[in-house]
Amino acid sequence: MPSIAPPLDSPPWTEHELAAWRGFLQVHAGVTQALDAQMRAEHGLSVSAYEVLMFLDDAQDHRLRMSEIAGRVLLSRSGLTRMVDRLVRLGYVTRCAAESDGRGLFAELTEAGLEMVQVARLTHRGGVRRFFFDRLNTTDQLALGDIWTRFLEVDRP
Amino acid sequence: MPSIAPPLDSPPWTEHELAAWRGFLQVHAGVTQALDAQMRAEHGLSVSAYEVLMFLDDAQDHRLRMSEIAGRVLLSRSGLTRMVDRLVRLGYVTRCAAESDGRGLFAELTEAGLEMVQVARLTHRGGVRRFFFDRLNTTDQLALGDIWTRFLEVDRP
DNA sequence: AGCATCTGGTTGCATACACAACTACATTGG
DNA sequence: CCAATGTAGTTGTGTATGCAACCAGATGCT
Repeated sequence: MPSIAPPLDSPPWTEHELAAWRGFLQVHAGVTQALDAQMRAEHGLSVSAYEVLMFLDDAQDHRLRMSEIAGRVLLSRSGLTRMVDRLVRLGYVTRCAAESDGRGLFAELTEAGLEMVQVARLTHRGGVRRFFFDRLNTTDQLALGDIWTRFLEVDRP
Repeated sequence: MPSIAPPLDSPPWTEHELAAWRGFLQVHAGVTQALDAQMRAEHGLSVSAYEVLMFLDDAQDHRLRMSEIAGRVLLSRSGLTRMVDRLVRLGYVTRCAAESDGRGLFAELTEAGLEMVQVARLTHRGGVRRFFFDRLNTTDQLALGDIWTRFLEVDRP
C-alpha cells in the first residue's frame, strides 16, 4: 500500500476511464449479488461460507488451520471464527486440535460438509458461468485474465 | 435476473477463465479497500457516504429525493435513511420536505457539505487514479471500458 | 529454568447493512 | 367523496463483519 499523498492534481475522468471504473464497480456488484442470492436460495450458504468449504475440500485431508483459511478467504480472523462457528452449527465442519501445536486448530469437513460442497460447487460454477462468462466472448475473457494478472503482479515480490 | 436453472453441467475452469474471475475479485477487493481506507483516514467518510455527497453535488440545486439517491448508490432504502442520518449528524446534509409531494423528502447539501465534497472529490479521484488507473496502461483502460459497456448493455433494454 | 515476547484463536463491542413491518401521504375507481 | 391500493421514507430486528482486548500456548533470550 503506497503512502497517502496529497491530492495535488486530479483531472476529471475521460469518457473511457469512467466506463472502465464505473463499469468495473457495477459489474462486480451485479455478479456477486446474483451469485450470493443463488447460493443462499439453493443451499442456504453465503458465497463466503461456500468458499470456506471449498478451500477445505481442496486441502489435504479436507482440513486446514484457521489462519490458513483466513488468508485465502477475504475475511478477518474474527470473522472466520464466527463463520466456522456457523458451519459447525450447520454440521458441515468440525474443529479439532492440532497435535503439534497446542494453540492451533484445524477445521475439517464432515461427511455432510463433503456432500454439500460437492453440489454447491456445481451451483457456484454454473452461477459464475451464467452471470459472468456467458456475457463475455472468448477474446474478452483472455483479455481480462491478462489484465488482472499484470495488475496483480506488482503486489507479489 | 434469469431464473434459476439446474446445474446440469459445469466444467471446471480453464486457466484463463480462472485468471479472469479470480483476478476480478481480487482486484476489486484490493482497490475498494484501499480507497475506503484512504477516504476514512483523510475525511472520515466511507466511500458510500462520499458517493451520496457527490451525487448531491452533481444534482440540480445540490438536492435530490431520497429514492433518487438510493437508486444511484448501491444501497437499500433503509440503508440510505441511516446514511443520510449520519450525514445530517455530521452537518453535511439537511433534510427538507418536497413541496409538491407530502411524502417526499429532499436531502440537500449544507455549506459544510459543499466544502467537504469538493476536497473529498479530489482525494477520491486521486485514489482511483493511484490504486486503479496507474496500474493499467492505456490499452487496458480502453479494453476494460469497452468490455464493461458491452457487458452491461444487455441489462438496459 | 524463568521471564519477555510472539503467535493462533476467540470474545466484547461497535458499525453497517438488509428485510419486513409500519406510518403517512397520494392516486385511482366506483 | 371515500375506500382500496400504491408509493416514500423510517423504524425494529437480525445478521455479518472488523478492531481491539484478551487468553493460552510457543519461542527466545539470558
